[in-house]
Amino acid sequence: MAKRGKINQRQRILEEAAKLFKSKGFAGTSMRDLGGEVGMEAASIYNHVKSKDEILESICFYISDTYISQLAEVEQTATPYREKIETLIRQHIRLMLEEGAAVSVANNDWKYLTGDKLTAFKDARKRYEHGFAALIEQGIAAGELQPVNVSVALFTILSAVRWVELWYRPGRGVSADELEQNILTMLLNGLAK
Amino acid sequence: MAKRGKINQRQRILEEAAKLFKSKGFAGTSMRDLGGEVGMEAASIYNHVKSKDEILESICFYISDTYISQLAEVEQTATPYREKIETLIRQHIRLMLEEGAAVSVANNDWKYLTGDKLTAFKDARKRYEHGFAALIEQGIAAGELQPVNVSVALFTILSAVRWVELWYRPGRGVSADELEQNILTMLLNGLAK
DNA sequence: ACCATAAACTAACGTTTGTTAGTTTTTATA
DNA sequence: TATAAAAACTAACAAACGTTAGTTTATGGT
Repeated sequence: MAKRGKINQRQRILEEAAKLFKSKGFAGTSMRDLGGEVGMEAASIYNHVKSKDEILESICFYISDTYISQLAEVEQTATPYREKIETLIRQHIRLMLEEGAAVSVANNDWKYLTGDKLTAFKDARKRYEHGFAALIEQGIAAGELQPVNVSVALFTILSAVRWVELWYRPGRGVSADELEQNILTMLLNGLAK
Repeated sequence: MAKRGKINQRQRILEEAAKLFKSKGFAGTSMRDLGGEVGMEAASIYNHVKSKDEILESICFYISDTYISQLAEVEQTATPYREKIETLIRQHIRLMLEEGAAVSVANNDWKYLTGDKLTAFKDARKRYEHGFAALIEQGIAAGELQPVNVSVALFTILSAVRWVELWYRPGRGVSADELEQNILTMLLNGLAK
């Protein structure tokens, strides 16, 4: 019984799929494309994976699970709200740098999920957004944050960090730490002097 | 000769295509889907449009042309840099509200462009980004803006406004003016107190 | 060495894809 | 009302799609 090879190959398939989905989209990527990247025939992929849809599901829920558990952790920590939000922003940026392709898929290709999975993913996202929004709201109520519209603040933050993955290339001018620091400055202190 | 109907139908096709591309992606939308939405057979669409690719091109370049000319206008106006940037942000938000589907396509599906068109689109985008970045840089040099990393500032702004289109629904809590004002507050003054 | 299983292969399936050809209907004008 | 162009239609195409079936090769434990 050689089971160890199987999970490694499955992992490799998921990783290559994430890269392809990111650059060509889920619908624009064929199983033959994926096979070519992994180094096997399209049909052989089915030894490791149930379907093309299952690949997408694995990628999307891996990311949403990560976000949800990061949020839960921050919620339980006893720190000022401003610090909680700073931590969440940092975690977003880091996940983006570490799992860029998967995050991109979860952000852009989740719409190709179907049935229960689509519902579950949307629910997870809503749960995350509500939790994050609650922290901002409490931060404003506590006087730690500006009394800006909560939804606008939430989505400005989520949007601003989300695109790191699209344009940031490490080693080219800005280091990861500088990136974090600059984004935090922008979001927390603003561009104006 | 009935020429008036033709351009109207073409416009309708482009608009419905933008909506479909936004929700299902370019590769995930078939000409039969589009025909269904417009109210004709897929084959009939070709009386108004050269190909599926041409539809995508029309949408993408309509948006990029708009951005480019808005930037040119702002560059020529004699106002403080902070105000120029504020204007550009406002224009982004407004275009997003007026042409949400098309903007979404230009943001997400441009990667399905091919050959010259792909090159031209990327060039236009780069030109816009460079122009915007230059304004930020000059604003910092003039002491009107915080000395933040220019790329980070630029992409934080572009990202933050870009997603308005994904989550903002007019008439639901936040008005368009409030939206503009809140985003400007976030980006220029920051969330922290 | 043998055997069971995992994991690759080839070949093919039914469907859907973008697009073309040829034909009929609609429409505006003279 | 006759006519010509515009714009719809039906039918079909070759290619590409996700997936299945059946077969062969590789691998690890006894």
